[in-house]
Amino acid sequence: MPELPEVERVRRAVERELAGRTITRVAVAEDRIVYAGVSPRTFAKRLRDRRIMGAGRRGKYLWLVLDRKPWPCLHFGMTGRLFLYRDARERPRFHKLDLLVEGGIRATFSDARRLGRLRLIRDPDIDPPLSALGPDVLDDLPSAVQLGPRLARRRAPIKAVLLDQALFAGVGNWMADEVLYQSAISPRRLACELGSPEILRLRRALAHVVRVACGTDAIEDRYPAGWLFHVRWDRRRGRTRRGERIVRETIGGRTAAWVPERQR
DNA sequence: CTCAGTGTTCAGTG
DNA sequence: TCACTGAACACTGA
Repeated sequence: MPELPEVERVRRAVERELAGRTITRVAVAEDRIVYAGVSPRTFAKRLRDRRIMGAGRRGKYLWLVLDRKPWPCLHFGMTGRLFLYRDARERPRFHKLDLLVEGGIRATFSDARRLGRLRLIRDPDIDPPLSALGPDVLDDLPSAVQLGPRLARRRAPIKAVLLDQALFAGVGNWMADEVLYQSAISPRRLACELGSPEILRLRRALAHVVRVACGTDAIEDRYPAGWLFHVRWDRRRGRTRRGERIVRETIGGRTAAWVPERQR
C-alpha cells in the first residue's frame, strides 16, 4: 500500500484520531528485523505514557510527534500498514506494534513481508535514513529549472531516477509509471537526455498525480478514470481504455508498465 | 510449485 | 568519488 499518498492518508488519520491523546498500553512483537536499531522492548518503553502531539511525514516515512523524544518512525516497506480501530477483535494479522490510546482507540502496525521498519528518531532532518531523503514531492517539489541540472547528471533510465528517494522523495513504482504515462515519456529514456519541454511535462504530471492522489485521500476508486493506474496490472486485457497496448518490462530493477504507442 | 510484488540497502563494477 | 546494476531481504497470494 505505501507510496506517498497512502502514507499521507495515514498521517492525516493519525492527526485526526490520535493527536492530543496519551498512549496507555504498548504491545510489541519479538521481531528483530522490523525493529531496526532498537529492541522491541526499548521501543515500547519509549512510547508508553507519552502523549501524541501529531504526525510528520517526509517521502514514505511517517513519524509520531510525541511530547518527549525520541519519536517512533514508521516505514511501510511493501506490505506495511497502520490500522486505527476500536474493537480489539479487529486486530490485523502480522501485527508488529499495537498501541492502546486514551479514548479506547487502537493503532496497529502490521507487515506480512517484513520489509517495513520501526525506528526511534530524535530529529527527522538529521537522523538517517530520513536525512538522506530529497525534497518531498508533495510539499517541496522542485521547479523544472531546479530539476534540469539534477537530471542532467543522471545517466540512467528516467524510470529508475524517478524512484530515487534522494531526488523525488515519496515516488514509488505506480506513481513513476503514472507520471511517465501522463507526460508521454518512455521509462527507458535516459534522464540526462530529456529536454526542457519534457522536464516541464514530467514535473507538471508529477505535481498533478501526487496532488490528485492525496486529494482523494489515496482512495484508488476515486483516481481519475483515464489514469494508467486502473489498468497497469490487468494482464488479461493489457490495454488502456483507449485500446493502447500496455507493455511490462523490467527497468531500473522494477517492473514498468507503459504504453509505447504514447510514450516516446 | 513457481513467480511477482505500491521498497530499501549493499556489494560489485565502471 | 560518483553513479549504476543486480541481488538480497522475507513472505503471501495468484
